Amino acid sequence: MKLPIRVSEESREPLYHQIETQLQSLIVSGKLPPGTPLPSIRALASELSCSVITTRKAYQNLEGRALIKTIQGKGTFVKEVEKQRKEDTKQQLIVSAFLKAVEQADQVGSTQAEMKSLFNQALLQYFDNKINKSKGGKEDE
Amino acid sequence: MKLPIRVSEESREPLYHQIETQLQSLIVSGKLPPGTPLPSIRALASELSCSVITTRKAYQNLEGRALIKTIQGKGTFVKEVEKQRKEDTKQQLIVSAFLKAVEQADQVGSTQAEMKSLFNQALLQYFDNKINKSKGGKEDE
Amino acid sequence: MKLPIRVSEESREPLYHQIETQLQSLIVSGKLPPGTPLPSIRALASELSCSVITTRKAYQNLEGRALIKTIQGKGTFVKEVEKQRKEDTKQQLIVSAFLKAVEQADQVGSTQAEMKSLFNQALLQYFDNKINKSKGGKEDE
Amino acid sequence: MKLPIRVSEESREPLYHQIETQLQSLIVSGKLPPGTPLPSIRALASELSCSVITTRKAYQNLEGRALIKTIQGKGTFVKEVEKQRKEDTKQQLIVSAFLKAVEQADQVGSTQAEMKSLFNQALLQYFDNKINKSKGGKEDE
DNA sequence: GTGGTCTAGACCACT
DNA sequence: GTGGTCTAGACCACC
Repeated sequence: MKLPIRVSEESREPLYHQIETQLQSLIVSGKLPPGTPLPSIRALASELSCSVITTRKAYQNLEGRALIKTIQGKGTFVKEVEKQRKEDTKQQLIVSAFLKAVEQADQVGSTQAEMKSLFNQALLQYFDNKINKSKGGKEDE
Repeated sequence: MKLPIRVSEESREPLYHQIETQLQSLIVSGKLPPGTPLPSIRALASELSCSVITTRKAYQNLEGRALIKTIQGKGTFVKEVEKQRKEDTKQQLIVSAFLKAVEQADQVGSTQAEMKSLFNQALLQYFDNKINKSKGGKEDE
Repeated sequence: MKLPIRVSEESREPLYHQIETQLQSLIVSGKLPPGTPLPSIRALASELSCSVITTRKAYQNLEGRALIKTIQGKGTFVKEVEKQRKEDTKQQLIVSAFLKAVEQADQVGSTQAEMKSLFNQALLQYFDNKINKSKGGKEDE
Repeated sequence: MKLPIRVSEESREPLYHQIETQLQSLIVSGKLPPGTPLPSIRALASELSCSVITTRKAYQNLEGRALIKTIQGKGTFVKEVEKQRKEDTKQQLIVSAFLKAVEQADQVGSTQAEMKSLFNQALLQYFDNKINKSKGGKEDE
């Protein structure tokens, strides 16, 4: 199965971290249900044209956080996780993302009212953009 | 003049980048009006107990983005920037921070309604925290 | 691959700038096509017997002008640039060099006719000199 | 007398050098004939709003090259220079400016034919620009 | 191996 | 005093 993962060499974020967070999102959002087999580190590496070291690091980190499980000779699988824990992780990810953004806004002297307005603006912009992309069909390749 | 800049050695964010973004915030928020002389790279370095090279890199990057101007033998100054451009930069910084957060939320399968609710939650949390800190007097530890 | 770069310690021009402009010339002239891996900052530093910091600064400035791309852990590469943009940059470099010279000539009260004549003189002198050097074999000392 | 000297803080060229070369141009071009009194270092400094140290350095360098002469208690004057020497200096300045430009052009792989064409282009551009400026009256202040 | 950050000095050029 | 350049190391993160 081909994972919907996109990495960018341009980004300052390390490759392994891009993979890691995207996989995490897929898991806690339920898009990859427990038991789902993940591609082998070699397969994923070739798909993303990166080094196996990189994919292995991503898998290792996820395994360390008990989100996936590697079974010798069989492969790597999404681990059984309590629904509640998934919900919590999800919410925590979102809130901390928002907190970071709010902090940034506060630093440049934005008021709460402004933030609310700009947040709605960002929301609209994001989903508009998303819809347009899907309407246009595949915009990539 | 002493700048309200705080750096953390713990953070994974490079020192020079911490300085850079904080200075940028001070400038676009208008807290440092055009023409304001910034502390010399040496003074700032000793104040933050870091190397001159580090402060210099921060200043240099800001100069590259036309926010400050350094003159050999004279010092470094906040550049004259149109008020409009400052507003734009500010707003752009905030919206892009929010966009990033929204993208993250979307990736884990959050709905717009959920995002709004969690955003308000983050907002409250942030400002509550801020008020408590300032009430307590010591904002450190 | 060994780059045809020569630096002079005598020159008042900063080392990193000598490297920078020579690399730029090699890139916009097409001698280093897009994708070409540049020597690592350490390799180049040892080749030119200068500090790593110096080569890094040159690379960094070129990256800032979108001529090269550096990727953590992989190396530094000539960026994909439109042929047109390369042509433009090249021509712009030349014209601005000539403009500067013409301005200088005008300031000392030279007429257009004089300038044309002296320009041709300079042209001859330059290429004569160049040919003699290459004929002689040793172009140093 | 007010000298037609313009300095720019933005330029990477040192202030004292900007003053020095502009004065030199005025002298060898004959716009400041021998015996002309120059403004005092203090007057010039205040006119250009720079430090007296800066203007003194410019005057000292010119005196070192025997283009001006300072007489204690009387002031600074353009020195008597042989017409021939002025001509030579002038020509030398121009040719070396052109040589530098040609070298730059050669480095980016320009042919002699191209250079000639681009030189003419630069010439036209420069004088067009100059005429337009003077037609428009004072474009400054 | 690669680049990224940082230190603690140094010397020079400019104002 | 200021900034500009540079050295010769160091340690870390990434591939």
